Amino acid sequence: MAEAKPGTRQRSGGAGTRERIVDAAARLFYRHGIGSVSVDAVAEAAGVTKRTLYNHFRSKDDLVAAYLEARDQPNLALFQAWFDAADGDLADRLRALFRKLAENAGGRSWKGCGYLRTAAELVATPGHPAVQAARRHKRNVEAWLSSVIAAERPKAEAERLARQLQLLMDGAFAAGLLHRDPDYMQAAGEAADALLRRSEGR
Amino acid sequence: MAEAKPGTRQRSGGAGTRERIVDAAARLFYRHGIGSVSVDAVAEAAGVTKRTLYNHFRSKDDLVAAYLEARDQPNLALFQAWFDAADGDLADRLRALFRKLAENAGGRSWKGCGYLRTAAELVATPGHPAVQAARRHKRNVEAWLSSVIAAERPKAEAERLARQLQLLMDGAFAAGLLHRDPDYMQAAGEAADALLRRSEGR
DNA sequence: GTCTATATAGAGATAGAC
DNA sequence: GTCTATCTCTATATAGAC
Repeated sequence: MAEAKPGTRQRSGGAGTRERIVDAAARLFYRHGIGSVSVDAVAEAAGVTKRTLYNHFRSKDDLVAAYLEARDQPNLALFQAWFDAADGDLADRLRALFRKLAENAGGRSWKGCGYLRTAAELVATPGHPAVQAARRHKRNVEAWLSSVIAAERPKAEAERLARQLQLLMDGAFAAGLLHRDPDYMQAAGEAADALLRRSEGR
Repeated sequence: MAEAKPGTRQRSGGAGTRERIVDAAARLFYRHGIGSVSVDAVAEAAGVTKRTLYNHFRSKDDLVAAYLEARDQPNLALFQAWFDAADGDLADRLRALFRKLAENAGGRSWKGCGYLRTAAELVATPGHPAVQAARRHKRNVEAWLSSVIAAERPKAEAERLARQLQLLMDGAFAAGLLHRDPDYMQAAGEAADALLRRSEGR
């Protein structure tokens, strides 16, 4: 599995066994980090035995990649929902996005960005499938930011601003985690606002 | 040492044994990450036995903290040297700092920011001495940035800009490492420039 | 597909001689 | 202070019964 050939069938005993495993992995890996969580712990949290887990995933590395891939679209959808629900002009709505991120960063279970943290932990293996999944996710976020900005600004400017906003976001993920302080995300929102409004006057 | 009590003496066999160990640890931990480097590997790279290493450091955790503490002042001095060597006004000189960082990020041995990466790896133990050392270093950098900006801007504005610039820097460390692309640091420099020059017009 | 039990390897840290 | 040898623990991954 994981890439079932046509003709192969996925006869999972419990429906959604794979999902349960990925969900448990996501919770534990995000909370404690990849290296600190054993496969045993994931299996126990998912309510399956280790042997079952290894029937669904070839290795822990595959499981880590599956965790990040599973979070890609939900994370993106959350950003979009926050943006869409906000009122005002483009800058106001992006400001709302950062405000939501800051609220999130204030929660007890917040531990920064799982993608950046995984990339940091796997620095010794840049080709790791989980690192590639992280790259894809960040590119998706940047492309989405670029698309919403491009609705009101020239394309080249939108791409530049999208990257700058993501740099602020990622910086706030990293610094906010280091200092355990959501004020960094707040400051990132202010900087994003300044960049957007300055750019307007050009 | 590291806070040797008065009266205590450190009769190290080879002069600078501790430094050799810390240097080897810094090289390996930065290159491969904390979890991927064993104490054996550090001892071998330093040319000492593991027993000698444990005579100088109580645990691997202590060694990691010593590595980050040892890099604090040299890193800061490097930033200052880059800034001091540049010509032009404040924005020009800060721009030069980002340009130097981008050059650095293009090198083969560049692996992002060791402080942020260590904090990401040690997310499960926020009170870890290495994490505290990382916080101190980042605060030192921000304070230094604030001081140079305050030479030409009001204090409150300088503090705000210093934090924004560091967010961009940290974001570029994280994204540049994930994508293995120094363009992110370049983009951070442009954003920093925009923030500084916008702020001027206020 | 799922279970119990285990192979195998590598880690951090220490014992005891010199 | 430094050495060799080793203890102990935990990890990933697998064997073989059902």
